[in-house]
Amino acid sequence: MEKEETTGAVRNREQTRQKFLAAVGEILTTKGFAALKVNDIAKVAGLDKKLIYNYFGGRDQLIDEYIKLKDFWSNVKGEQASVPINNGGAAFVEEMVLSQFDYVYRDEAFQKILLWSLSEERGALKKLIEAQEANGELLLQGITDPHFGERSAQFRAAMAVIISGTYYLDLFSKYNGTTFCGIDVNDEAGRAEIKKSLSFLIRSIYSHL
Amino acid sequence: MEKEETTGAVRNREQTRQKFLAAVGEILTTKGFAALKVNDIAKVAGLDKKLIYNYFGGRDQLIDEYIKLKDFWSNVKGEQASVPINNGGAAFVEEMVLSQFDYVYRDEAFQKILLWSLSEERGALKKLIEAQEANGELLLQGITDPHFGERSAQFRAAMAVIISGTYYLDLFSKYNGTTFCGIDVNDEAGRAEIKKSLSFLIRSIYSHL
DNA sequence: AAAGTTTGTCACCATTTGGTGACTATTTTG
DNA sequence: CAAAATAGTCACCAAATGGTGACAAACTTT
Repeated sequence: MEKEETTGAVRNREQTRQKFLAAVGEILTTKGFAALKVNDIAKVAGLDKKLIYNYFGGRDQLIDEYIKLKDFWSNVKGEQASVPINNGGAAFVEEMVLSQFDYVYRDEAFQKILLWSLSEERGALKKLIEAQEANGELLLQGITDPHFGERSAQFRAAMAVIISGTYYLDLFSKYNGTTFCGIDVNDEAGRAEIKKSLSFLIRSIYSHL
Repeated sequence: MEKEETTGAVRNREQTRQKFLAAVGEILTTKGFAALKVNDIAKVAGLDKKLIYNYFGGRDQLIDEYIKLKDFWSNVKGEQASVPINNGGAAFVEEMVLSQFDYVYRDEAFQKILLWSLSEERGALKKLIEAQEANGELLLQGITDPHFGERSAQFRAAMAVIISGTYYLDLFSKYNGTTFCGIDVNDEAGRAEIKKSLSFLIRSIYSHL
């Protein structure tokens, strides 16, 4: 009955589960969430689709487990603070936004998740976003709210616009667009221009809000 | 051979074409572009799918024709300038961005098109976006570039961030999220906060860039 | 090694989807 | 009105898709 956990056997439940989860990740990054069909997932995993039903209950549960498993924001949030947090976190916020802009530009999986979350309702995505919100609250409540006091909602709203903007521009750059307001989002010079503007906007908030 | 154009006949090519185009619009707004299947389009149009092939050549050409047909930006751009254009268009730009933020929030079709353009490559969407870019160039080259001179690229990049931000927040509000940076994007108070920030950011650009 | 349990394979089914050929009905033209 | 052209219907096909029951293979336990 009870099976050895760390067996290198050919037939291994846990290993098989991982293969399916990996297949979901691969398809998601290469083709997007719309391409997550049972048959294809099984094909990519090199296993029989029946096992998806045996082990996860179905396609949806498998996908939900994948989403829960991956800590999508872990790489993007840049909590490692290479800059001292003072002055209401001005330099820190600036650095975080700039690095997010480039990080999201490069990470296909993250883009697909962002896009997915804009495209359809799904419990697992909702939870993911809530978790990230909760995480952001730490920074906001701990550092920026005290600094901006009664204007903290103003600060938050401005940050919402700026961060959203970086997300959108990164997504925009992938398929049908490359220039936005005449700025080439896929060009190093254009991206540098955007980064300069991000810095300017954030500094403006800190100095003039 | 040649048929009367304005006939009220039961069997009418042009009328039937319009029904299909309307069906595409309805499905797009209610279910999104992924739900645009030939069978469903025909069902909604109340006609036989064979006619889609006869009249348009296929699903894709029908969809492309729909996209070309609708002037998606016509309502959003707000070119009607209810504010005098002076001071580099400061007041005009501010009003335009604020009204876009609300307009996109309400227009399901526009949201779906935006989302679609972020989701997959498609010639018709690319053209649509190019057309809108060309349109924006008029404002940029005619009014803001002269005002900002050598800093015009900076201005454009900042506007790209701000406009993108409004788009993203509007899309974000629909399915899995409602608060971004702690601001409720579906709440009047939250949206007011965002508008205040949009105004602040644009004014900052005009006064401090 | 036999029995029991878990893991995996395979053939099969139902539904959905995109697509078409052959036909009928209507309208237009001579 | 008859012939020709156009509009529309319908049955049908092939491929893709989601899902499952019956069985075989491997592993564990006794």
